Amino acid sequence: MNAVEKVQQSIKEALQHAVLKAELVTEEQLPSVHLETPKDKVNGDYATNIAMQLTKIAKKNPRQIAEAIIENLTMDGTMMEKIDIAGPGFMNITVRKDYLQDVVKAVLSEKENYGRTASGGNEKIQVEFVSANPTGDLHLGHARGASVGDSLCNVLDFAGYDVSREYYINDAGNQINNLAVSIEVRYFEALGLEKEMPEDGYRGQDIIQIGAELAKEHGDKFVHMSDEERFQAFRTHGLKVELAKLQKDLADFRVNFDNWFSETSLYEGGKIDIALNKLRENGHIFEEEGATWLRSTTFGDDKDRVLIKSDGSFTYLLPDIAYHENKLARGFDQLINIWGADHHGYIPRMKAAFEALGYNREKLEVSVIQMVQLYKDGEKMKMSKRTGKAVTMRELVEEVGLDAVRYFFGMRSGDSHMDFDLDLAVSQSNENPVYYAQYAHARICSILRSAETQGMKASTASLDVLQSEKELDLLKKIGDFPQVVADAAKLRAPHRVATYIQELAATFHSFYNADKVLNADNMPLTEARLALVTSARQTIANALKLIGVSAPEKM
RNA sequence: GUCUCAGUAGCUCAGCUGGAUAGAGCAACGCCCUUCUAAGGCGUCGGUCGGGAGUUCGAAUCUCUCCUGGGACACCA
Repeated sequence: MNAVEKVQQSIKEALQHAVLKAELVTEEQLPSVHLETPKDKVNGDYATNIAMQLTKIAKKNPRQIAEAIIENLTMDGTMMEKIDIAGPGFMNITVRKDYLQDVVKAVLSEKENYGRTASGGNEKIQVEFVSANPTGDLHLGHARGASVGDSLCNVLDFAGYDVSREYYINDAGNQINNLAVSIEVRYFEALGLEKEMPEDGYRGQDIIQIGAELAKEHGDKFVHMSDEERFQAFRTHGLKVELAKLQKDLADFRVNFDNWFSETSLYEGGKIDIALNKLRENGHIFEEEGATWLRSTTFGDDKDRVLIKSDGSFTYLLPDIAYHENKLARGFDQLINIWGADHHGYIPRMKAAFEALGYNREKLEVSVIQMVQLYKDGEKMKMSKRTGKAVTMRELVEEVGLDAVRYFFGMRSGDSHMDFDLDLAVSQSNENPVYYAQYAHARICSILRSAETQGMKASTASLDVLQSEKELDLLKKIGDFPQVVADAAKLRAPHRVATYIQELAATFHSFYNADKVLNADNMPLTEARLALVTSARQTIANALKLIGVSAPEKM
């Protein structure tokens, strides 16, 4: 338990004791005490609405309740300094500031692990994200999904969950056949031969490149093969190339997966039959018009779904069900899928299938990432994957810079539609929010370099000299970090970390302008402040890392 | 048409597990560099939280309804 938690815990317990001692409610009726940080500092360090919560049970007005609580409150043994009643019945609590010194010590000793907590209880949780078909370049939407998914995993890990990151490779369906055919067309074209691109062919630049490379390397070797042989060769080759590219692009995007799960492996391992049999045993399968159906309407889906088509092939859904069955078989307590908004309608049937397999649907969480709309020169950029005109993730990173892209996506909640202003992201100016946080980090590094040349060193020997308003604000903000991470993990809202970064940087910048760190005439203060800014630097770096943004030492 | 996500300051968005006068960044305007990085700070301006009704001591937050926008509604994946 960190310094901040200890303080909060002691306050909560003291308040609960007081409530019981005042005989307002019985022990069973006692609600959990909720502490919040008032927006305005004049209202103290913490506020609680416990008195208002108790109005219904205690049948008294909130101010009377608050008075009764305070009469029975023992502040000894807590960090409470002052408590008073405000407004409709809030109780504002001011705490002694010396606990904040422990924050600095904690950061300095925990270093890159500052902010880690055990709040997740080591729950085994799997996050599946991106999972784009290996048939073309990753585009803007995937970049958002990758950013949010990766940040979420980082946050979960920091908050004490046992996280596994997984990418599901759809390497078995029709789209791979289309890939093979599309490559074939481009290959023929590269050799100067005509071949018509099918309606649903892939028209991306990457496919043209693959065709050209094949022609360059192998000449017309494939032209003379049988159609089937050529098709299989291109299918295998295309998959290999596309997959390698996906892996490289994501690694370059600072996104790494623990497991790349192949759809084909489900077929090979007989896992599809396992799932199908389970559904059948549970009585949720029926045959109609030559097809095999899942009666998903039993579990709230709009209509029943085909699993095996009348031609004997599987729909996308069946292997996907088998995949999820397999995930649980691997022992995860909780599954999180991050899907694009275009798959939104798919959720009810997947959840229905989940229940049909006999699992609690709550075990599967689906986070939907809304669409990204790219703006340039104030205008919407139109894109289409089919025509190959989509802006790829790689192009975006090249143009905007990796940090800015990660920051832009990381700072926004995934369930909100998003306008990505290219000009703003590209701009190397204070208009770009990514620099604000990075600048705070670089500034501190600059102070530390300067301190070193002057032979000054951080010390925790006299932290009690940190008493100014800005110093205390900064200490408090740094102390909030572990709780911010824990909340972000619990709410699956990694963007909260980005919001926090912005606040922390602002608090630092404000401090920086008010209090000079290096002062040869006051070494105890200088040493304490060096310890303070070192803690701030570490916290900013840790937080930035969670959202995949670098913390530069110079800018 | 059905389902779903959203609608908060001029712009982009936080806040949504109900709490005090609704926040940030950018834009606009005014100050602050002989001092550790001015990509910074301080201040001003700016909001019927899409409209309406309801629940509540209390609603941006919960419920209903309407309006507007995105997305999804295959024996495609």
